[in-house]
Amino acid sequence: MVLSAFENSRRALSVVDLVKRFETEMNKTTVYRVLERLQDDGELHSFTGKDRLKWFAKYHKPDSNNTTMTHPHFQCQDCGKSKCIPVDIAIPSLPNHRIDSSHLLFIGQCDDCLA
Amino acid sequence: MVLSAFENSRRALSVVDLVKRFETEMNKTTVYRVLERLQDDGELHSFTGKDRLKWFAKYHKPDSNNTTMTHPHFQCQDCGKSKCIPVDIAIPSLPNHRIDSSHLLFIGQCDDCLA
DNA sequence: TTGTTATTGCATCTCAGTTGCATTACTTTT
DNA sequence: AAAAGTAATGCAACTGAGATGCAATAACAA
Repeated sequence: MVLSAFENSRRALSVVDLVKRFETEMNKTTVYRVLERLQDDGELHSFTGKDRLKWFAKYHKPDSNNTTMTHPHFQCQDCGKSKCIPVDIAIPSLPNHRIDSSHLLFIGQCDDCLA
Repeated sequence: MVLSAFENSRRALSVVDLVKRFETEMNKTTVYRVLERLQDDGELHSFTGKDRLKWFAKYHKPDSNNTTMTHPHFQCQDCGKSKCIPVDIAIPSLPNHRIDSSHLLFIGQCDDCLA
């Protein structure tokens, strides 16, 4: 039910949004816990938006030639909407460091707001 | 004074850390406001850590052939320390979108924790 | 000195996210 | 079917980062 809010798209939803969307049907805490469960099950993945809010989106399996563990996300500075960017980002090399994952957020204007 | 906590390095400090470090000398609110001012003056820049905390570091002017507006940061998953990565990341192309800036965080193990 | 503006302190608020605990729903076992 | 165990939900309260309003002090200018 919560899952169906994500449709099949690359569209991401903030937790705050989801809590509000389901406030008549279910408790805030439940929404948080369902999201966590769906993430553990590999149905969803989460990331942090520009406003430091938690966002969720459908999990997409990475390409085999995947270079970043986490794909980048885009967030519109005007409408606030966010989505996945189906692209790989090369991991920068940092001497004597090991990089395991990444949080990559690109900010700008989305198609709707540019139109 | 707050500024001097950053030395001249690429080392970043979380606001929470700075508030604690200066709690005898100055008020929490003042720390927040000084940091904001230093950011406006171009002395510091800020980003979001993996734990969704606000971090600050010295501002480094970008190269002329700069491709990302914001350089990436690294955060150690073990000790939590964070630093700037002096590297440019190519901006991915997203059809019909305009990308202005980015929040790029790579997570892994730092030199100290690997040693 | 007096008037003006910038800086700090303190208290309070906001709000996302978490936790503890009781309650309900759902399974499994006898 | 009843009892026992496990998972899912609701509710209230808590936590902690960050923001805000306002009064008090400091710095500066006329």
